[in-house]
Amino acid sequence: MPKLGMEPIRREALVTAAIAEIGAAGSLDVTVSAISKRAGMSSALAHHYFGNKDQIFLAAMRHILAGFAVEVHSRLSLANTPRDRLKALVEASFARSCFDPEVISAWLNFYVKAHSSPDAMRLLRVYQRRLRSNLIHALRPISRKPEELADAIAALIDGLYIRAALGAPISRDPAATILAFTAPHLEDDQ
Amino acid sequence: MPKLGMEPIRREALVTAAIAEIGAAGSLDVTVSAISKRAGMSSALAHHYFGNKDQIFLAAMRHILAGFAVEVHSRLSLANTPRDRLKALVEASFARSCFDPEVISAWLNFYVKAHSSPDAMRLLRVYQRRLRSNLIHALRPISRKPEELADAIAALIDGLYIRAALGAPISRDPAATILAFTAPHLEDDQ
Amino acid sequence: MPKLGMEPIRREALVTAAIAEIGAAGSLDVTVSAISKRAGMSSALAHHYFGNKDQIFLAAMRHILAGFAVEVHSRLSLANTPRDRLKALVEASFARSCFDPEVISAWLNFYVKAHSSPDAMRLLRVYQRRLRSNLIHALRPISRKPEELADAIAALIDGLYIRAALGAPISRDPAATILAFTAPHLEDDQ
Amino acid sequence: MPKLGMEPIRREALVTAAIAEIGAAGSLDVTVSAISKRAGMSSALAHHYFGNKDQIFLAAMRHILAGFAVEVHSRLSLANTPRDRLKALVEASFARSCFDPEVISAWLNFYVKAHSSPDAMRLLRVYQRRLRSNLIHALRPISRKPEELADAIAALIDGLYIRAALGAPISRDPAATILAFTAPHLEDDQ
DNA sequence: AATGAATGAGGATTCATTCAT
DNA sequence: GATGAATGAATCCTCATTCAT
Repeated sequence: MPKLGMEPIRREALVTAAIAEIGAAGSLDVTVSAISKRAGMSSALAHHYFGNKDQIFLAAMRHILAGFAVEVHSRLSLANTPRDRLKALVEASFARSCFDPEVISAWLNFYVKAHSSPDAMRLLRVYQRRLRSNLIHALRPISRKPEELADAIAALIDGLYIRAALGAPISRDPAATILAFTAPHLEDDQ
Repeated sequence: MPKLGMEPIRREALVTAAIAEIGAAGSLDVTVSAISKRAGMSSALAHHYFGNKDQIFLAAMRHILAGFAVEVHSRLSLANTPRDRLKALVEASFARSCFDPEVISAWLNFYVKAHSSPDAMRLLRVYQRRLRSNLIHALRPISRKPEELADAIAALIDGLYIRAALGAPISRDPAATILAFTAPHLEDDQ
Repeated sequence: MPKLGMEPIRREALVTAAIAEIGAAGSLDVTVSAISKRAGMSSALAHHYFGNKDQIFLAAMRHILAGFAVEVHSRLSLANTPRDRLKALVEASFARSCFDPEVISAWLNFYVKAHSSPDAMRLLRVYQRRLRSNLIHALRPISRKPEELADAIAALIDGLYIRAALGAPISRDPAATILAFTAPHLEDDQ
Repeated sequence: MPKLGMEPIRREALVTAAIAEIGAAGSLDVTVSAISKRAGMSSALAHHYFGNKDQIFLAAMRHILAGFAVEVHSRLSLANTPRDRLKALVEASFARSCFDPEVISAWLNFYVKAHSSPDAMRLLRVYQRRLRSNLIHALRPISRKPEELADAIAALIDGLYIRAALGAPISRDPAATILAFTAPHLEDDQ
């Protein structure tokens, strides 16, 4: 067995396991033991590396946020027009990786967790601010009220997310819904 | 004094207390004892009336749903045109009673709870179906794709709800946002 | 099984059990479970009544202090001269009840506990102040430096206590030792 | 650099750290990790050198006892009369080094620890016997009951120690208190 | 109808200790 | 010699739930 540099490996394993466990339970009512077991270690080790349960959750949330950021930037880097940028942002929000039931469940739960945990809230705000500023940046050339439109789109994203998470029957692809719904509010860019 | 007819009073008190407690905690991590104490009775009595904790939560959810239904129907009964009906539905979703921080927080939590509780899910579906059919009914005369539009509007409602629950700074009245956003998708009714 | 007024009975049982357990272990490293088991109840009930482990310890300390106060006052009430009062105080400190190995062990441990627990310290100060003022009151008519003498006697009491607790071979009755040792410092009272 | 001869250095560091840690905590509830960290090494190494936690404590106790022995003998070697020897013994007990709050706290804790640990008890007995025989030796020429007087003085030392450890307000120098208190019991030596 | 009494089960967290390198 | 890695065992505490009265 290896002896050095285990920390990042263990942390990664725990974060992954935490997300999986949350996904499986559908809630944050998950024990450190269950997470640790799934990650192949004792719960004592989990505490050794993360200090406490909340830190595991926060790390998991950061992990998901980072995954989302990757989706966003990889798509954004290919977009040249404001419309493309908007499309990139919306589609990133419904990318496979974000739409993975496991992730969507964790995401949803963190959302609520933010309501009672300042740390979680802080992370959530980061996501919200980033999405908002990305949206506004994309919308500015093609909308007269980019802020308001951005807020509506962000709300639409969140709303469709939840519906997906809760398995509501969806008439069509969420991204398409958003884009179609947004279209009339856009002007021509030049 | 006769103790007859205490049951509905006790149940009501517990349901109200549960919502308050959830609102205060910002999560469903609320003890039956705390709820009972707030409702002015022993936890044993709470169990006597509800059987178990989940049933208290479900009753609370039903209570909120019922409150919402009242908002909807009282407004709907005053609406004569499709546009008015749409407005009524949207505004009901952000009525004072639904927008009460306490209620909005409980609502959000129940939402997520549905992900792990079939009973909660069942209740949620009722709400979703009812809202959807109300929206479609209102939209049919003024939209060519009433289903899709209804889904978008419902998602917008949920999304704005969440943002409100999480205390996101809101640029303007959510109902107005939705209506403005929806307007371009409506045709003239005749 | 009875159903009402259990609280004082349970508390008493727990306090007694705690003292016994501490006595048996010779230290405060005693589990709530062990105490509860000895007291014939679940640890959950112990927590229900005391809130936490420290409160059990404090209650036990209070119990011992109260027992000591009884020893003191019963003897004091029979004493008529300053010398008798002094004798009463010293003998109370080495009364059977205080000298019970179980009690002496608990006492000793609380002593040390006071060093790290403000609450325990507070209790200890009460005992110290009370003993000191009793001694000074008794000594004033028969000593020119009652405070200093009181402090010395108090120290002697504590020191002999510890030696007894630690099973040091004792040449004679501690109370007699103290009185003999103190005698030359006393003047005649009139 | 050769790592030879590290053992005594490490042990010394651990013992010192243990005393400091116990002093800071005011109790023996100190973790091996904390001690090791303070001593600048891993807890694994601490175990390597000492086997287990108790051995660290015992070594610390031995260290303190040795320090005390040094105080005693350095003073004793300068004393020529019985009275001087007595003074030397008493003053050694309240020497700077023994009166250091850190040491006094550790000392007190070890004292009580002896009640539940045979090994600690053994060490304590050594100290007690040594002190007793030293006192008796000093007192024999100037007291008719050297044993009894020695016991009283030893008890006084312990008692004043405890009071100091517990931060009781001390009216005057403990050594002076003891000597003044003892004086009337001494005869002239010839 | 109502409650104090009571508990079993579980969960987070800590820590001394061991081991492979 | 030295340490990061790892864990089993314990402990405090919480809480939903049951029961006798």
